[in-house]
Amino acid sequence: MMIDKLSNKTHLGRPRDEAARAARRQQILDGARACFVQKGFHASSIAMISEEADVSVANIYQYFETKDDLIVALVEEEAKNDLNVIRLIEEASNLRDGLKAAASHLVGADMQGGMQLRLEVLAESFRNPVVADVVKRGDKHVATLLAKVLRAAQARGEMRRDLDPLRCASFFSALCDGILSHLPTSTEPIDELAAEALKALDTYLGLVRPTKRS
Amino acid sequence: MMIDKLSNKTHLGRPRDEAARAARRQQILDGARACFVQKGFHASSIAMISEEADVSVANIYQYFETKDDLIVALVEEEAKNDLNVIRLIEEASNLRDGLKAAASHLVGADMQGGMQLRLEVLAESFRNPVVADVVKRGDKHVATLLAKVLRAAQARGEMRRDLDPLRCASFFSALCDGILSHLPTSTEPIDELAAEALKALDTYLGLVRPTKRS
Amino acid sequence: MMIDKLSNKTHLGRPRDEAARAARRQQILDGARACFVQKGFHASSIAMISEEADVSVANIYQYFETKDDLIVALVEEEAKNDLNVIRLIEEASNLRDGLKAAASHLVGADMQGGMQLRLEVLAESFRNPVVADVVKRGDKHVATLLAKVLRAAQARGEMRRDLDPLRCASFFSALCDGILSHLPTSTEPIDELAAEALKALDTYLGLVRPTKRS
Amino acid sequence: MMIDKLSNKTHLGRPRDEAARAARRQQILDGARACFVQKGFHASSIAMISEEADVSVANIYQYFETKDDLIVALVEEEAKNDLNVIRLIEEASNLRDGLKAAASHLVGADMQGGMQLRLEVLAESFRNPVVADVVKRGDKHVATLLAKVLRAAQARGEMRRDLDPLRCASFFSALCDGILSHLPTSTEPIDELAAEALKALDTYLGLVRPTKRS
DNA sequence: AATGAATGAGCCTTCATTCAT
DNA sequence: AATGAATGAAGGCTCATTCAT
Repeated sequence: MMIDKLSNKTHLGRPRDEAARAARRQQILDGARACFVQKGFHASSIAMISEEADVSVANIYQYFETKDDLIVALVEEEAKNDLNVIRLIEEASNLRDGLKAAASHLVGADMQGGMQLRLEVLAESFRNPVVADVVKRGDKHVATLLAKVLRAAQARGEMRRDLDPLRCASFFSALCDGILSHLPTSTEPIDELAAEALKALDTYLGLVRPTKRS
Repeated sequence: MMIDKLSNKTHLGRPRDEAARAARRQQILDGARACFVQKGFHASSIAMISEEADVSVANIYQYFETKDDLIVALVEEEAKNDLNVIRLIEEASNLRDGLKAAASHLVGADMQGGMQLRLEVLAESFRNPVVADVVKRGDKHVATLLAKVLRAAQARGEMRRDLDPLRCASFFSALCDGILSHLPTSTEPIDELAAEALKALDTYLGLVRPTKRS
Repeated sequence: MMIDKLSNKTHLGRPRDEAARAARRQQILDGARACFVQKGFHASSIAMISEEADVSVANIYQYFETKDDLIVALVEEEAKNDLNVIRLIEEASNLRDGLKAAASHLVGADMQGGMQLRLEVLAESFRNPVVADVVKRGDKHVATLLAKVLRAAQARGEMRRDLDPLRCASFFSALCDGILSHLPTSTEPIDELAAEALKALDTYLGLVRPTKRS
Repeated sequence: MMIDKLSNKTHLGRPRDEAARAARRQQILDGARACFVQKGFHASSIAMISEEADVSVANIYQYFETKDDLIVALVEEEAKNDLNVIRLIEEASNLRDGLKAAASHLVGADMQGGMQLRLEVLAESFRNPVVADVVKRGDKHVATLLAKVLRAAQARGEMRRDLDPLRCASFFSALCDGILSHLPTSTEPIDELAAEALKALDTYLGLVRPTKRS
């Protein structure tokens, strides 16, 4: 539709600078994220976002039709971030080290904002079906990728073969969210909680200790 | 502080009808919960709550000084609900069955609202330190109780002895929140996710199958 | 519904002062009229009205749910004003003098605002069916009353008997609106236009000159 | 002034493509009319007009300095449309048939939009003196033309000679506006109202039935 | 000449809260 | 204790308009 519009009008007038547009869009999204992390979706006003993003209020509405659209766009973007964790696991020499690396990455201090936002998103998916859908799609993608890694580990004999990789992946994702969601309230230090989770995964997945040879 | 206020305005020391007051308070809290479950904290207005609770707006302010106070009060109340789950585990004949019962209770359809609210609370605790504190205290209480149950299971030889019960309890709580938080977005059916979690706990806790003999 | 609400709650708390409410409502309507006369419906903002009525913006919304409701309420009120003209005709000793009196009343300087508003209302009825309905009802009422007067005049032999009184009444109403709508643009002085209209009505209705005897 | 502006920015004296400019201007005016008919002047936004006219918002401002100017321009254009009615009267074989033809033309279904706009214009002329002036001029022109026709009718003996043609013309115009303004609210069918008006004009103007002989 | 991009001011409405009864 | 009445501030969004291209 957007392309049609361009090709229709035989291109009179000022041409659209798509790069600049994308940059602006990102600028707004970044401001929005900053606000949403601090205050959540519904306590962040468009005015606040406009200030944080250093953009006029009206300008935001040239990039996002409504505040809800802005939220959805951010949720969509957020989904992509999760892929990094998968890569960490993937790139490790074995599954066990991969999970360990993932754990310490997720627990890293800079993740606090990320998790704050993630929680906001999960809470929102309980009421906003559009958001739920986006999250669903994103999570499915992540789970699929992780499942592939798990399957490989199974093939290499690093992991029990009687477990369904996709289901394990989903479980892993839930486990991460669960632990991180307790960040500000847990009495146990969060990294020890993560360690405990790793222990559980060890036995659950039947992970083998990487021997000297491998 | 609240007592001071009362004694200022009334005959000093005169006992108010505390029962009626408590009932009203509860009525308001119930209305608030209904709203918060549907819309979250910040998208629920006092007017909406007053309607849901069938109480005038102004009346709410005679029981809660600000909206934030109302939120905190609700969070406090919510903490107590979690104790039911512990009781389920406690009352089972063995830990394994207890966990199973807890799982199927948490996954029960009527829990959806509860989890919606729980997520809202967790998200809020990222920003509101007062809320965080209340949750912390509540979770600690729950964890302590669960730890006691676990310790008993250890004593009965149903569970590995080299695990720290309190840490296990915290981990269990996080695990529950993690799985339930995926309720509206999980591609895997939530009960299968729970089943997977039980499997993990089985191996992790070293739970023994309750044979006829043992 | 409003009555139900009152009778339901066994009247706790502050009782509703209906008189004060009606006064406030009128105060708002008066402010609204002043604005609408000056700027029309859609160029008058609620803020302007609140200022003109010396009332806070939010307070207006305790008396009218939306701006459109306020408009409709004003249109409804306006319908009642037209009845005065009918009374003038009715109270005259004969139809001819009555019409003359009506004409000079309508042309009176203080009518300018009234007609300005009337035009706004007519314009609005082209788009807003609710407004159209209210106007229809109001105009019908006026026409019915005027028709009765005309019928009496027919009975007294002051007016042609072969004319349908109701249709004449509607025609008269249209005629008035037509002439008054030209108030700010007519090159002919408005009272001479009115005189011309009276002449036309004279011949059309077959009005008899009031003889010395009657 | 407009010419000055052009000559500033372009080669002095260079003739712009006036035809194209006029076409664009008309395109905008047509879009504006469509909007104004639907929503009125003040509820129609430049954005809406630009969409309706299939023109960019900014482009509108190269043809009309402000929205008010656009309104005035449209009012000016609208004045010309009324001339068609005069022609109908003029071209009829006698005044009576001419008026009948005019009536049925005005009542025609496609006139609804026209009257909607006319009302908007009349309402606006109560507040905007510039608009009032334009309407005045336009109406005067129409009245003058109609007066000429009436004078001819008087000369032909079809109409009373003691009536001032110009005043009759103004009266006729008001009558038309009055009846049409009741289009959406009249309980009487509008064509019967028009018939009644014709009857009145018959007696008022002393129109003779066109017999075979005369 | 025409379009894209941008904005301050303003729109209607609702907010959390207070005061009077 | 409980309700009705009131309000300043803020909410999301759109406005008419300007500037850059």
